[in-house]
Amino acid sequence: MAVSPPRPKSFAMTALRAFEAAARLGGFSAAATELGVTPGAISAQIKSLEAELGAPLFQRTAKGVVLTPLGAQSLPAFGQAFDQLGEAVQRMRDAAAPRVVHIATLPAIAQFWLSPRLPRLRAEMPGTEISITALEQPPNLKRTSYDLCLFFSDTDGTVLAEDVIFPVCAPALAERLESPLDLLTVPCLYDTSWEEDWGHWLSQAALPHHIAPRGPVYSLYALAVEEALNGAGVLIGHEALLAPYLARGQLVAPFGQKATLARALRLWSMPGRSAGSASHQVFRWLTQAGKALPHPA
Amino acid sequence: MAVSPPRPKSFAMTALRAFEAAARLGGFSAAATELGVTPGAISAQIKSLEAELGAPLFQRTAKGVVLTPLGAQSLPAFGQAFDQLGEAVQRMRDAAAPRVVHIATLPAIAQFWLSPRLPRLRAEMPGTEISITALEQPPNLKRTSYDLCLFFSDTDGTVLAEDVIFPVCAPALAERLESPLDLLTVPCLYDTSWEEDWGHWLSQAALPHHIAPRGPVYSLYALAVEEALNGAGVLIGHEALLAPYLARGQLVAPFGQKATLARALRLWSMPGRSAGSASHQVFRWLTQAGKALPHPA
DNA sequence: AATCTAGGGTTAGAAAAAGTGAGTCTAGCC
DNA sequence: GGCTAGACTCACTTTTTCTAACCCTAGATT
Repeated sequence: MAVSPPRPKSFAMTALRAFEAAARLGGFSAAATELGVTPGAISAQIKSLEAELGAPLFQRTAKGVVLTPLGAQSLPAFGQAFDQLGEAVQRMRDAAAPRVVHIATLPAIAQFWLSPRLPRLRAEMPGTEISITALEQPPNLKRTSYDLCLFFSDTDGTVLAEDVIFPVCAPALAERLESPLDLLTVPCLYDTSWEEDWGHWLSQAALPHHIAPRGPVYSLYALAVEEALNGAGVLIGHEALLAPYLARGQLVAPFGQKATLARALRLWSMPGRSAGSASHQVFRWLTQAGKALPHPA
Repeated sequence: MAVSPPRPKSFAMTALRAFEAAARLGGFSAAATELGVTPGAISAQIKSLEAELGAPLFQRTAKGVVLTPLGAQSLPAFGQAFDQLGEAVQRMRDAAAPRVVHIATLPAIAQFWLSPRLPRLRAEMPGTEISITALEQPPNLKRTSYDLCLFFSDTDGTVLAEDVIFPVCAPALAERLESPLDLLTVPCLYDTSWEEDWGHWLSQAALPHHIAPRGPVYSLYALAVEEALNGAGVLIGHEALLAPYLARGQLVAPFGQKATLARALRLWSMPGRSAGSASHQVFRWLTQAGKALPHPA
């Protein structure tokens, strides 16, 4: 009989993923970020899905999207299905390469907190390969292939260090600073993704908010630190990240006031990993030995 | 900090689907058939998956593939995940278009069994839209978007009719046929996908197998029927499909012997549909009223 | 009210992925 | 010893997906 198959493609996976992400996160932009594409791509995928389905899944408003009853009713099943798929992938990866641990973290944390501790970690866990990926946002562990997440967060995971912030600068520059009001006379460096830090510190130090220091912006914390070391200005420093510099005296805190933020440096993994797995071992090491400085001053 | 995202694509869906299908069906060719692509495509997908994973999932032999322990251990989780995904899609489709019923069936069944019954079905179920897709093989209902499957099968589903086969031909030609041995003197038509039918009938009619009629091959049963109606030869007929022609005398059975095959015309749906759904209603109609001929002779 | 901003939508064109098709290879089978 | 089934390779084509740069709308801001 041989009828040429009219492409019985059951359904476009990509479109389903886009729908699930958009529905779960409540917006196309958020979904685009999670999936690492542009919002336009999400929009197109969902449009094609709706066309195939013959019914809308989202109600578009100028200020975001809202799930239609159809969409809302479909979401949970897709969430579960993709969770299960992600878990299956994780398990497969784990079985294929049981001694490899993938850590996702902020670039700044990778460079200033993780990197100094890695030699000891590697020495104490020979045979385990540690791979580090720098990301701006904590990935969804259920959906991506990372074993551990190390980020500043309010809620998730185990606290490795509080986020204590205060201005820091090169010792030479510190001599010119007596009171926080002197901040108006020097450049105040800050990082784009931590723009609020100056505000937080001023608030907690009970200082007039209008000091609102302005200065060079850096898109990478490491660059800002480099500039601060060069004496180019005052940086809002995170104690957990800059402790070695402070211990060695390369950076100093010109003022006494320190602010502790609600968020903290936290480490988390996908629940349900076997206790003996390499990722679990790394988790334990980081939460215990990792808290200490690699080279106490 | 802004690190350009290094494509955090968690995993290629297509590759996972290919793996699951190949593992479940035990071969790349079978998987290719199910997914409607060529074996080469499956091979490439699985190769990329193995590369990403750093470990082989199949052990290739010249005579097919065998799952490695890693592959075998991963399969069940993927099977479940894809089942769940397929189910979610089904439910979504159902919610979006509750009055549409998709039936998958053989081209021959569609034309000779279903088509004559459709007018009455449509009349008795106004508001329900019936869509029919002709396929060579019964699709996996969990993975594709059909509501009902209507095929010849040994096991699945509810029997609508036995598969009774026997030679048929135009009345004029029948006059020249007295015994099955006369079959050697006329063209014997058959359909590629039912090549064994002549053999089955000869066996069950206790006739020497060597009569083994050879004749024109058709890739579509409808063409063979057309030719038989024109008196071009003897066709091995399926009673369930050709009943109207036999009733009207357009085709006759020149010999008495009939063979009943193990397989039967069966209808099945994905378990777990709500009893009131349109697909369930169609199922009931076909298994009850549908058994009767549309126009009893 | 005018402007700003966040979130979506649209489009053409570019890039990447997936698939095809023809030809090879190997091991078991008649 | 040829035949066949199943898998592989590689150059090429087709399809899908993505991006980039635009516009549009409604609430918030000034």
